[in-house]
Amino acid sequence: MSASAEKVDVFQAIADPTRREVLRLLAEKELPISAITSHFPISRTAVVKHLHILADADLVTGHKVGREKIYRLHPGPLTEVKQWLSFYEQFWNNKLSMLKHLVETEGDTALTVLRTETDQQKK
Amino acid sequence: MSASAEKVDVFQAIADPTRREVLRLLAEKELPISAITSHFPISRTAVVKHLHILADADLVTGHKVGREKIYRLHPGPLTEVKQWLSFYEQFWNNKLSMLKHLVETEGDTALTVLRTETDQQKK
DNA sequence: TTTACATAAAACCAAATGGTGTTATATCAT
DNA sequence: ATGATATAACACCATTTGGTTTTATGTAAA
Repeated sequence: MSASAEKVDVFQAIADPTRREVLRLLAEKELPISAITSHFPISRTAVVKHLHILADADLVTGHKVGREKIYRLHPGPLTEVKQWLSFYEQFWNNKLSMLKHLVETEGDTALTVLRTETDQQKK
Repeated sequence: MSASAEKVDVFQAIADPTRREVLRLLAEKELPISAITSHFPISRTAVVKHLHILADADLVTGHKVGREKIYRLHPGPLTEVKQWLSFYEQFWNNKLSMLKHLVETEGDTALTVLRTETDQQKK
């Protein structure tokens, strides 16, 4: 985990449920480590490690005020996830683009897929 | 990794770069395991493990055709990620909502944050 | 019916992950 | 100065992860 030059992948950073919960907390307002820790059943040391990972992914920033270290949400890197997701949106936005995609690439299975989707809707 | 009832979290499933690349490949067209493997420098066994994780997250489905097992993209669960992301979009869509958020929660730091953002833009 | 092909299943391994407890250092309040 | 508070820095640990190799099984083709 080390200092602050480790460069953690944002996808990896948000993979852990505890870290996602930390982000949600910091979305409400910035908080010192101890306040964050109080929301979890794990040790402060463990929370600090999660914070370091989030900081290495540039999803949070921390600044010291007196003896406290205050962490704040820095959501910028989440745009990378959004961009990644946007590529897959064509597959669920409507069945027409799904059909178009299938016809273009694997035409012979398009009907099978469409039938499956229809059955799921009926259920 | 086991059979098929393990229920893997979609955030965890997409955390691995290899698995994201598998999804991208399957977005083009469905493929048998051997064809997927040929795109990676790792063994077929390793690819199969990634496929099992993706299948446990319901992001791909596999069906046998003769002696081949064909995998197909099943992007539905990605909506969960999209939903999760939508909560954070308010923070980067425009500075006004960012400022609004800060004023509502931690008013005294809003100016500092805005100044930081402006500096980054200048660079 | 051999032979080759494609996948499946299992045993094993090193490194990363998520957690712990202990010890040290800086700051605030008395 | 003293004691309490908040974080930092380590050392350590069990489990998971991402990979390997080996062995077995089913299917296609000669």
